[in-house]
Amino acid sequence: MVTIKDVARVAGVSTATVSRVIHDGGQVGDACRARVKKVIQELGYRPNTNAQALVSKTNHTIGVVTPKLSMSFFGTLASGVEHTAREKGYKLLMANSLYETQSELDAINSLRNHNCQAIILHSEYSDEDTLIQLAKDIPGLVLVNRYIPAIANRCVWLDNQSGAQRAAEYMLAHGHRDFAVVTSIYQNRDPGIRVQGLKSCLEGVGLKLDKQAIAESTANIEGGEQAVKELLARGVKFSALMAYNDLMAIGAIHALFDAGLRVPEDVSVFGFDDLPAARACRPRLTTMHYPIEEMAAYAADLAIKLSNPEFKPGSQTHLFIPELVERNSVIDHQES
Amino acid sequence: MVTIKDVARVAGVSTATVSRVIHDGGQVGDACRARVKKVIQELGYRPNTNAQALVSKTNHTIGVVTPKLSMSFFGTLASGVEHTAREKGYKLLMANSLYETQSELDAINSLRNHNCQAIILHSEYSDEDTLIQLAKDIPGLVLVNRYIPAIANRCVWLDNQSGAQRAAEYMLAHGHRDFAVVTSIYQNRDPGIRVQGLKSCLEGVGLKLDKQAIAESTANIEGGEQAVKELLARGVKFSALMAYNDLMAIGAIHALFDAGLRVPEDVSVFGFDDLPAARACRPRLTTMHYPIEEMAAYAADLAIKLSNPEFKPGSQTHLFIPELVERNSVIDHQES
DNA sequence: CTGAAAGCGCTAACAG
DNA sequence: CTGTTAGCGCTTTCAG
Repeated sequence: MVTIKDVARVAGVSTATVSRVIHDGGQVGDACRARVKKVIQELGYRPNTNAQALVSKTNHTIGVVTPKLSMSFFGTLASGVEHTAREKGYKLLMANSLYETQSELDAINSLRNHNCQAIILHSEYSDEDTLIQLAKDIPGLVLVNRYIPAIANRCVWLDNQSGAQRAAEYMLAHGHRDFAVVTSIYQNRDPGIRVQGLKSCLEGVGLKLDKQAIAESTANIEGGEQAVKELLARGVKFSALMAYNDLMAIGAIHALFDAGLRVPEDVSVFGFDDLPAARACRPRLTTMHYPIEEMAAYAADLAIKLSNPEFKPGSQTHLFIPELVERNSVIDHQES
Repeated sequence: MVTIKDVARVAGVSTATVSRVIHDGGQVGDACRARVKKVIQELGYRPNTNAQALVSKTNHTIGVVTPKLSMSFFGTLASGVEHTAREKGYKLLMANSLYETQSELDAINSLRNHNCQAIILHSEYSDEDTLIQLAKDIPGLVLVNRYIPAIANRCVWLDNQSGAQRAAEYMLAHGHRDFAVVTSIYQNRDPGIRVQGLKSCLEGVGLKLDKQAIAESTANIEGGEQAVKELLARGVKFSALMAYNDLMAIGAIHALFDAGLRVPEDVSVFGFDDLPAARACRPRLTTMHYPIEEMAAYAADLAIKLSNPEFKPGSQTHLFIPELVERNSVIDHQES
C-alpha cells in the first residue's frame, strides 16, 4: 500500500504538502503541486479513508437502515439515498433491519460505530420513545415514512390519509358505492391510516364501510389473495376493492379472476405505492404513487445537513403527497 | 465522544486491557473484565471503527457495485450479500455503477479508498482486460453474473446457455414448433448466449429460428411490448415466445393481449430470471429462476475468503444452474 | 509557500 | 494477568 509518506518522499516534499494538494488547498506553489500530482498518479496513491476519518472525525458516509433490501420499495429507497450520496461525495452504508426491533438497533449501532453521522432509517417496529432518544443521540438521523411529532423536523413522510381519501374520491367519481378492503394485519400505522382515510371519505357521502367488508392478511401478494377469498366466502358484495398496497392489490386481482370475476369489469381494484409490479400485472394497476425515491433523496440531503454541527434545524416539516396514477384496474361502475 | 482512554481512566486500567476486553481476549482477570465491561456500559463507549481499521488494516467491510439498486434484481443481489455480511460481522458498502464504465470504476475506487477488501461486482460494460487487471489489484474481488476464463475462480455465474436450452425443451415438450424471440438490443453477453441456447436446441430437432422471428429492443417492459408489436407487424406466426428476461416477457404479454391474442391460449410466453414481477403478471409467468440471492451470498463468502491474505484460491469454478419454475404462461400448443 | 511535529483512537508486541 | 510503548495514515496548527 502506498501512503502519503511515499508520495512525499518521492516528490521530495513533506506530507503536509501532499495533503494540501489532495485537498486542493490554495497554499501550494504551482510547480510543486504539479510535481506532487504527477507522483500521486505514478504511484497510484489513494488516500486511506479510515485515517482521514480518524483525524477529521467525519468520513462522509451515509447509512441506510431498511427492513429488507430485496423488496422493491426499499431498494428504491436506497437508490434515492445513493443519488444524493453520489452527488455530495458520500459513501453509502447499508444494513437490513429484518423487521425486528433488536436487529434494527444493531444495524443502527453498527453504522454509528462506523462513524456514520448521517443515517436514514425506515423503522416500522421501534416505538416512538426509542426513536426520539435515538434522534437525540444522533444529530444526523432522519426517519423516512414515519411521523413522530416530537421530532417532526427529522421525519420525511407521506400523507397516507389524504392519499387514501383521494383514492376513495376517485372510486366514488367512477360510480362505485359498494366498497371492500384488503389490508394488513398490522393495523398500527399506515394500514390503519389508509383505511381511516377511506372510511372518512365514504362517511362524507353517507356511505358506511361494513366491518365484514374489511379483510386482513399479510401485506403481500399471497395476503391479497387470501383476503379476497375470505371476502368472497363471507358473501360480501362489492364493485370497488381498495387494497392496502400494490402487492395485496395484485394478489386480489389474481384471486378475483380465479373466482371467475373480471377486473375491472366486475370489480375495480385500487392499489397503493406504485411499485414496478403495478405495471406488470394485468390489468395494469391504478394506484397512488409513493414518491419514495424522491423522498429518500430528500431525506439524505436533510440528514447530511443535520449531521453538520453548525447546522441548526428549523421547524420545517417534510410531508410528501402521493399522486394518483390512472391505469386500467378501475373503470366506471357497471350495472349488472 | 467517549474513547478507550476514558474507559481506561474510569476503570483504572490501561487502554490495552480495555482493548482486550472488547475483543474477548482470554488474557484478562474476571474481576477486572467485569469492571471494564461495566464502565463501557455506563459510559456508552463504542469503539471507533475507523481507528480500528487504521491499525488493523481491515475494517470488515464488504462492498457491492451494481448498476442500479432500485431494480429488483440488484436489490436482491445486495440482499444476498447483506445476508453473508451480517453472518460474518461485516458491514455493507454500496455503490451504483449506473450502467457506465467510468462510474463503475469510480464506484470501485471509492470502495477501495474505504479499505474495503472484499468487493462484489456486477459489471456489464467493463471489458475483460480491465476486469482482469482489477482482479489482480484487489484480491477480494468477485464478479457476479459474468464469466472470464482468465479469472474463473473469481467468477460466480449462471449457466445461461443450458437454462435457455432447458426452456426451449420445455416448450418443445409442450408441442410448440413456431418460435419467436424478444431480446435485448445488447447482444453482447447474456442475451446472445440465451438466444444461442435456444437456437442450438431447436436445431437439434430440425427446427430453425428465422431471423425475422427475433425482435430486439430494450430489456424492460416497454421493450417487450415494442418488440412484440414489431413481430406482429412483420407478420411472424408463432405459438411460443421466448423472452430474454421477465420484464420483456411481461411487456410481451401486455402487447399480445392488446393485439387481441390471449396468453397462454394463443401464445405461450417464457421468461427468464423469476423476478417478483413474474408472480404479479397475469398469467403468472413460467420462467427460469435465477438464484441471484443465493449466488450473491455465496459470492460474498468467497470474496471474504479471498480477501484474507492467508487464503490461496484453488481452481474451483462457481457455476450455478437456473431452475425452471412452472406457472401459467405456457400450455400445450393448441391447434387452431 | 512549505516543513516539523503533535495527535486522532486504537491495537499489538514486549515487558514485567 | 496487566501496563508501556510505538505506531497505523493522515490532517493541522505553528513556525519559518
